[in-house]
Amino acid sequence: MVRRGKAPVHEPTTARGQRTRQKLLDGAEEIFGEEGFERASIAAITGRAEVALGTFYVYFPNKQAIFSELLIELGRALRRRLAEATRGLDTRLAVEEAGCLAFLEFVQSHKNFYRIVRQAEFVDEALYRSYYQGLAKSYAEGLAAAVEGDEIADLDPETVAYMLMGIFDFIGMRWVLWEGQLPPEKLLQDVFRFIRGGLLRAPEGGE
Amino acid sequence: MVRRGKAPVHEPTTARGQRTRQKLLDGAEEIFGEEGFERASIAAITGRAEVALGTFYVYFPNKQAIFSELLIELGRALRRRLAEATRGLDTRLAVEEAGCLAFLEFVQSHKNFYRIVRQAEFVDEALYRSYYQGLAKSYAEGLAAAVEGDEIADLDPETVAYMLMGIFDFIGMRWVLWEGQLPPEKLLQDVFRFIRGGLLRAPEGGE
DNA sequence: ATGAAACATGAATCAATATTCAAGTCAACA
DNA sequence: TGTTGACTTGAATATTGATTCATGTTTCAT
Repeated sequence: MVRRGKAPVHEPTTARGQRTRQKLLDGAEEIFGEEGFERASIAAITGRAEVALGTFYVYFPNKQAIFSELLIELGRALRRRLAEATRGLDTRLAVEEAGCLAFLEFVQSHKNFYRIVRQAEFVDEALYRSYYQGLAKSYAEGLAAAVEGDEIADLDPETVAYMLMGIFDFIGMRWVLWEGQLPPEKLLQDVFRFIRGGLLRAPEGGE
Repeated sequence: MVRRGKAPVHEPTTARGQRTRQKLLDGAEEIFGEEGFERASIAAITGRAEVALGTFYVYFPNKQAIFSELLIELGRALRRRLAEATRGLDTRLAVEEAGCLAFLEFVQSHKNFYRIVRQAEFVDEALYRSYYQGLAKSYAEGLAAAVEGDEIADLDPETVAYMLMGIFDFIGMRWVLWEGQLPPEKLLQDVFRFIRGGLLRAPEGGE
């Protein structure tokens, strides 16, 4: 059987290859963050990674592939960080507060995070959704347990998960992304107070 | 003085021109929503608008200009709708609930709304920020008045504004954008309960 | 009715860049 | 040390699409 052009490798086997691949991922994170997916050129990515243009296609079949991998990795890293930051805490409110702070700090150390996640809506919509759905799912599980234990009000856990993600997302945008810093302590306390009020048994009637 | 090429018009003076320009804006809203800014071609926009390619440049100097104008118009339309939906309501919580619903309905009738706003971060960052800053400002004014009147808890109004925008944004994404429908009544009530709890005087201490 | 201004047209220009590929270089092991 | 597979290189290809422009067509004030 005639082999028309060797199948591209895409997975490095040697340490050198590993290193090069990682340099490409790092470069891509920066360039995608700075320019956005469409305006980021492969040449810019390989330039940042200090490898030749053609090297890119040794490790990734195309531009979208490296983007998707980046999103998956960032999602994994975020979840790992959140799990770590909330492990062992015994009240749900403590989990929320630690999680919020960990999220904001994570964003601060991955400045390109927001921009990559948001670009994802246009680059790989399915992956974009599963990024949020995955976060929401594990989030909702924790909340459901807290509802079960009567620790917080009996609200739909998935809905609460999306509301909390929305809050964190926007607070992160306002402060970390726009100001380059965490929100001042005073405001962070206001965020916690708001969330506390929302999660605890809420008043039933109108105002 | 030699005039090298007439200055492009960009503002129609006749009714025909008005119509054509509007067709371009409508087509652009659809195409930008479907494809995203970068992948949206001028040819696709003029195709959707049923005018010739060159006509585009009679009314807009370039691709970014029509995008920016679209964002400004959508922002205006949203604010108008929100003002209308909340006019005359006398409690802040009633305003929040009516506003939330109006927002979700607005998004539903402008399916491309989210995608255009989010693209904006990459297309025209300054405008993107001022879109949210403008919304947050008028939002915060209303909240500040409610704090003043002791109607809601004494939280930083701007922070609350961003939190509420975040909630609405994510609930809108989850339901209107992903499911194509408003959230079921039950969940909407949970959203309102959460917000009510957050806005009313919140407990001070830990859990 | 008529000429100028406004508007409409779409082929041609021109730059950008994703992807391919043929020709090397490197590292390790036989 | 020679061979091999893994890795690297960057010029060449091929497509896409924004923008221009020279040429029509329509509108409307006179």
